[in-house]
Amino acid sequence: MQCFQNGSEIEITGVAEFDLARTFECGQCFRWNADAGGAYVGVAMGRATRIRKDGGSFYLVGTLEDFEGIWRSYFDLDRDYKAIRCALCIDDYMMEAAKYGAGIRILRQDKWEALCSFILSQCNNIPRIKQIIEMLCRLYGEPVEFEGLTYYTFPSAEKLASQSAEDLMPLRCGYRAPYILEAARTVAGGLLDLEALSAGKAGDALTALKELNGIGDKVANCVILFGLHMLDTFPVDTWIRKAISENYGKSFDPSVFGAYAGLAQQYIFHYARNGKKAV
DNA sequence: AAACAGGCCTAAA
DNA sequence: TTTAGGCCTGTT
Repeated sequence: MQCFQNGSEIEITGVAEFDLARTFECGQCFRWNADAGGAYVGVAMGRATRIRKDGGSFYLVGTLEDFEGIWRSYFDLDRDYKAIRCALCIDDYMMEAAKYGAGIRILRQDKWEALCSFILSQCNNIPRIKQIIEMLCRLYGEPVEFEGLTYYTFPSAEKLASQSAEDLMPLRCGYRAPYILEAARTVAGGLLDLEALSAGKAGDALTALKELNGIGDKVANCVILFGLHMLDTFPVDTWIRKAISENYGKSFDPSVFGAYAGLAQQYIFHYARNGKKAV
């Protein structure tokens, strides 16, 4: 991979296995949106940016400093996804799913944002999750100007912790409101240290996260995979449960996918939702 | 109109 | 240890 300033953009060359649409729309993140030209505009890590692909290069709006300090890690650009994808093709079904999802990368998202977002995701569809999160950011995030428009960062746990249940009414997020308030107050108060969890074991993180009201196995594992970036974690939701039972039966152990079970999960999820049905 | 959405919690077998 | 119902809200 090589990168260099090219006008207002950073041009990135030599990156394989990076499909913008699949990566942003496979359900792991909620704040990236396609424009008419196929570029994606998003807000993450306190920054707004645009990324597009043209020819063999990617072009990201921003400084070289931000690219090296934030985006290179955020897009997980130093990992060999092609090799991982090939290793995950352990049978016919996985060959189909991985082929269909080739180019998905697991983003290294902000931990608190992942925690809050996946609490809001429960029993909700993606358009509404995105709508709720945008409202949350507009109300309590910090404004950032980008290309003449105002965007809003994801609010800090501290900022959210100082709100009341009534303050969250405009979100229309229903019974999830007290869940995100409790999470915000626990994180802001230092009782849940997401940085420390990311340095420990996934099992310990699971236990700690599930102590919060409104967080069960599914949400906790999504936080561990997408927020703590522990790529061997395999969240099981209704889509995954259905796909697994149809293709592998009841006694299935995701550890067969090894250290990158989380990427296998994304391939299966994306394929089950958008691709064909079971073989 | 009733059922369902990328769950979770509680109560009851 | 497993199962059923309820939960906010919005869409089909």
